[in-house]
Formats: sequence, C-alpha cells, structure tokens
Amino acid sequence: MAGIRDRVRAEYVAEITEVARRHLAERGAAGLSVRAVTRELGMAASAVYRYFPNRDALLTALIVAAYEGAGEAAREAESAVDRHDHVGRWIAVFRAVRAWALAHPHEYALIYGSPVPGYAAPRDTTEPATRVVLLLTRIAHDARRGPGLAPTDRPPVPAELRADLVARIERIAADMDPERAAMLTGAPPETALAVIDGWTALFGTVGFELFGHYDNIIDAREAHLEQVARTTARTVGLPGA
Amino acid sequence: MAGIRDRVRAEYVAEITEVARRHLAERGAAGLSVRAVTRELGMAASAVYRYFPNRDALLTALIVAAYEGAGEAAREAESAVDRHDHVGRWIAVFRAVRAWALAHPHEYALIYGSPVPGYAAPRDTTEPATRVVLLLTRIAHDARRGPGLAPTDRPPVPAELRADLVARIERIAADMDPERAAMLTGAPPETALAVIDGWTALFGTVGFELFGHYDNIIDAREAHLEQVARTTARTVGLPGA
DNA sequence: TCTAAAGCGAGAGCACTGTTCTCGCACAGA
DNA sequence: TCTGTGCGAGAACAGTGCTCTCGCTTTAGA
Repeated sequence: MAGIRDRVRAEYVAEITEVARRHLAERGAAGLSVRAVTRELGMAASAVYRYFPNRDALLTALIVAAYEGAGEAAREAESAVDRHDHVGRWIAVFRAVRAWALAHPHEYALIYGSPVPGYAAPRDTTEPATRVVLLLTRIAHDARRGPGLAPTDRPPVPAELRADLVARIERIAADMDPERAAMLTGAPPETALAVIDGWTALFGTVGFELFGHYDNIIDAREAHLEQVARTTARTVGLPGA
Repeated sequence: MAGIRDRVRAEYVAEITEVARRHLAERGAAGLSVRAVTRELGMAASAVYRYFPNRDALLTALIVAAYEGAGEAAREAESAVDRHDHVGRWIAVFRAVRAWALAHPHEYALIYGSPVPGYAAPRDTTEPATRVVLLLTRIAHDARRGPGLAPTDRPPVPAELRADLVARIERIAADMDPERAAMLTGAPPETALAVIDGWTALFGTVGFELFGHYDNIIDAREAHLEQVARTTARTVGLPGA
C-alpha cells in the first residue's frame, strides 16, 4: 500500500527535480548546485540526500526529463502532420528537435553534449534516449508499407556493417512488442542505416548550431536544418523527397 | 627584446598547459583542478594566476591545443594519401578524426561536446576550429579542378540558403590569401553545402559513438564511419565515390 | 652603476561546493 | 499506546576557484 509517507516523498522528489531543472535551464549543468536548490526550497543541504544519493543521481533525473522533453516535442509535432505526408512528418521531427534545442540549450547540452556524470549512461536513460530515432524509424516504416520507398543513390553497404545492422536490429526487436518489432525487422538494413544516419545528421546539425560551430559559416540556420531534413529524407527514400 | 623573463614565462605557460592537458586527458574537463595542477608542479595555487587570469583561460588554451591536435591528425593522414585519390583523402580525414577522438575522448568532448566555459567561443579558438572543414573543402576543390565533380542527387537548395552561403563564402574568402580564397569562391554553393554537411556528419557520427548514443544500435563503428565517409563523398560528388 | 618599477611566488583567507555524520523529533504501523 | 523508522537540521570535512598582501628578484631607465 502506498502510504502517506510515500506520497509525500514522491512529491518532494518531483519538487526537487523541478527546481533543479529550472536551475539547469538557467545556469547549465556545471552551475547546478544541490545547495542552491535546497536553499531555494528552504531546506537543509543535507536533506536532499534522503531523496537522491548524490548530485549525479539528480543529474540523471534531469537527463531523463530532458530526453522525454525532446522526444515529446518531436512526437507532438510529427503527429500534427498528415500521416500520409511522410516527408512532412520527417521534416516536422527535425524542426521540432531544433526548436526544442533552441528553447532548452542547457538541457540539450546535457543529453547530446559531453556526458557529464560518468561515461556509462545509467540504465534509466537508454529508453527515453531512443524515442526520436524510433519516431524516424516509424516514418520510414509507414512509407515503406504505404507508397513504398524510392530507390536511392548510396554506396553499397559492406558485408561487415550489413551483418552487424541485421544482428542489432534482431536483438532490439526481440525486446519489443510484435507491432513495433515489425517496424524494425521488415526494412532492409540499408533503410535502417539511412534512418540512423539521418538521426545523426539531425543532432549533429543542431548541436553544431547550438555549440557555435556554424558561427560565421552558416547564418540561415533554419533553412539549413530543413535542407538537411530534405536531404536525409531523400537518402532514406521517402517518396517525394 | 625578448628578455630572459619572457622566455621563462613562456616556458612556464607551456609547462602548466602540458600538465593541465594531461589532467584533462585523465579526468576530463570537470575534473580539471588548477590546484591539482599547481600541486603537481610544486607551486602555490595562487601562482598560476600570474600566467592565466582564471580557470576558463586555462581551459581555452586546452581547447586550442585540442583543435590543433585533431586538425593536425587529419592533415597528416590526408597528406599521406595520393593527392589524386580524392575519395581516399576524404576517407582518410574521417578515419583520422575518429582515431584521434578515440585516443583523446576528453579532449574531443571539450571541443565538440558542450561548451564548458561560457557560450561565446573565445576569439583564439575560431581559427584552429576551422582546420578540418578547410581540409575537406580543399579536397573538394582539388577534385573540381582535376577530374571534376560528379553530378549528385540532392534536393535543390532553396534561394534563402543559397544566398546566405554565397554571402558567407565571400566574406570568409575576403579575409584569406588569394590562393585559399579561390578554393572557396570557385565552387558552387551546392558543393560548399555538401562539404559542410559532410563535416557535420563526421563529427556528428564520431560524437554519437563517443558519447554512447550508438550503444546497442551499431557495433561495427569503424565500418559505419567509413560508410558515412563514402556516402558524404558521393554527396559532394567526389569522382569514384 | 644605481634606483624605481614591475613581475613574481608563497601563504592566508573568503566564499563556495558535495558529502557524511549525528542528533533529536515526528509520525506510521503494530 | 508504544516503538522503530524516516526525516530535517546542523555541524563538520575536504576540496574548489580566486583575491589580496607581503616580501623578494629581476628588469628597465636615468
């Protein structure tokens, strides 16, 4: 039975996380101080250790929240587009991720910049981290099942990479419900690779913009990101791209 | 006149930077402590402030060193390839950057992960940061001047992005010596865009590998990066890709 | 060559950090 | 109603970046 104490506890965890999230948004991960968070909440610094074992655990909670925020922004934007307009859905995901990143730069940096706590991502973060790439995979899957994917002009995939992709896809699909698994196993590895590379191009481009690597090189940031979206959509073979 | 004092001073700066670089490589940017550095050098913590105004300035020196290390690794690998093998040179750059990143993960994270000091990159870092993209640009330029670039299957570049690219290229070329400027102004903006996107794909892919985003998704990392190199080389239009 | 100025290293000190420990208090469950 | 557990507060520790002052050394100029 979830007693009163558990309820209060969950509320406290949420409260601490929310204040920490705001501090992160304002000052960045390096400037996130558990003492400052507790100060704002009017509690002793040591009290937070009843809820989070250490600062890294607090950061991990923020990492999960950030992945969910980005994934949710992408999902929402994509779902607003006509489901038969596959290119439109693909571009919507790109736009939404960029918009989310610009609105939450520190949270973006936390999840797609240098991993700050340690090197091994905690287990809890792996599932929300895959949301966007799964969304892109679903779009490719829908296009393949519908009008079909257009032939693409890509270098042949070497055997080693091909075998690796097939093996990985099967292992991931094995842990999924059948409906989602079919989304993965149905497509040829070339398509999976194109989706992965499109996903990488999305975050690579947004990251380069956000971290200043395009300063003095590209000014039309939005137009550029959309061009990257169109180019990767064509590489995947989305019809009409 | 460069007095003895200036010489000693330069040596001290180099010594501090070197120890700091080693600490960075071992413990990462977050674990870089100026006190620890001075301790190892047997000097008082306050003494370092005679050479660097603050910790961020020390980090900036390390950022410059890291950019130079990555750029030098790329340049060296590229120069070892037959200059007429444009695809080979392109792939060599990709391989070299990845190898450097794997060998220097914390330094890679410092320059291509989240910007840790502030948001505006110090002036000194902008020049070394462009080395790799300039190298890729030169390869495309050499191919265009030699056998010519193959036609590529890309979505048309919208007018806004096109105009921005042309304007940016001219502004950058205006600050260069004529020989290097020709490398930029000669090519159509489509080629420049393909090079920029290839550069982005390179660091996006390497970053995703290094920061764990490919965990459980791609295992054949080297083969994948080379596939990305081939794909981007084809998008640029390098003959034979 | 002598002197004033500038550069320098050491040390103390400040305000801050994450984290641990101990102490009472309050409350949930038997 | 009693008791053990969970909890918050506060002190304490080791560490951080950084500033300031104090003498000493080296430099530059008259």
